[in-house]
Amino acid sequence: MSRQMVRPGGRSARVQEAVHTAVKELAAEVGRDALTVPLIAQRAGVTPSTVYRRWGDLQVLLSDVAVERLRPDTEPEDHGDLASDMAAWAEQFLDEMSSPSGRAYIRDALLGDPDGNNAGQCSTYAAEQVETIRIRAAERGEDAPDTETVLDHVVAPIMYRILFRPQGLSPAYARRLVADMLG
Amino acid sequence: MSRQMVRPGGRSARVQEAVHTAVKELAAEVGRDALTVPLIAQRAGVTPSTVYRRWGDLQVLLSDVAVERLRPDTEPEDHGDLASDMAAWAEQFLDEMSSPSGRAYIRDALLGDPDGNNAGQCSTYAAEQVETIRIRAAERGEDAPDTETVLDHVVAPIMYRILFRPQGLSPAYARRLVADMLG
DNA sequence: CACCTTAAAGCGAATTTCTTGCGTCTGTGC
DNA sequence: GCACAGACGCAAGAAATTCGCTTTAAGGTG
Repeated sequence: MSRQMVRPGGRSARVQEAVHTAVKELAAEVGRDALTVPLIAQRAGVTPSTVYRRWGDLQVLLSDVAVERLRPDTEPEDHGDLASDMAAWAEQFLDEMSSPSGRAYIRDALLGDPDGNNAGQCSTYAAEQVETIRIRAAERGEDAPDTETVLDHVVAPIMYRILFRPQGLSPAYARRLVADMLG
Repeated sequence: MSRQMVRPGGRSARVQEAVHTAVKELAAEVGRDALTVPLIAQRAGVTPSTVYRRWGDLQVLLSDVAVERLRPDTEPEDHGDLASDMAAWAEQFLDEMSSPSGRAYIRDALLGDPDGNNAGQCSTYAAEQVETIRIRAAERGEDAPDTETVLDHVVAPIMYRILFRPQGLSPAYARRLVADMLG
């Protein structure tokens, strides 16, 4: 997603699609750690050298796929007021991100990402979700903190703890962060 | 550092030392991306299989070395009051961590770290620095926030932005985080 | 619509890296 | 000292990555 915006409708696109699909299927079948470039290439019906040329190495490829998977698939739920929306969203965010698979995707996304584009995309996803909640709050006439403030006070602590202090994360922590920010 | 506390004075220790040194030297000479296990092993005067057996793969080894390098080498400076101490430390922390090499070390530390011990060690380093500042404040009779609070409000946002939003980090940002927390 | 240009994929050989089994050596504890 | 256990060296085999060259297909042009 981050580095091959070329010839959108052509063969390149089909190859990328096939390779990404192969990664997801094989990850489910044989496990994330058993993935290799030749294995993926075979499943995708492509030669290994194609993968090496396009992505450079396995980590970059996994990073691209991980970002796809970290894209939120639903809008934040509407609970009627800003505090509830934010608390519920933070709780769900923490829950998804701190799951074993979530943590693996985050690490993969960071891993093969020389210029930080993929990681940046993850942050953008979170910012978009927050924006949705803010707009909803504004329509109700509520006063909401900046998106940047939410990133600093809620998203950043959650991600920091997931990455650096895997112990002792609970839904209550997410709610407390939100409450502290809004209070 | 995280997985071989074996036979401290013996051959194991010498091998570990030699390999770590080789990694640092070669990283400086040929660049982080050109490192390979055989290359490192040769420089360290050991066989590649030794490295593979001890560390598993290159990423785990680089993770160990990165954690060593992320250990703070000095105590936080004393500026006479909590706010100044904290602001100066945060500024230096951001400066060191957001440099190209700092970011590379952080990523390496996270990378080859199956059980999260190395990443946890990074967090512990930061916590220790914060503790030093808090104790100093307490001796002056100042009221200081919890270490956990500092991690959430200062360290986490800085690390989040370094990892996920490499753009637009400035010393002022670190100072603002501290001011917001203490205010 | 046929032709040209060019980026990307295929292919296979050469190179490099990784894995593994087995024998040897070196600390450690008795 | 002496025996045990853990770690290393060595070497062979398997797997991966890289590289030069050829072929294919998309997109543009007359």
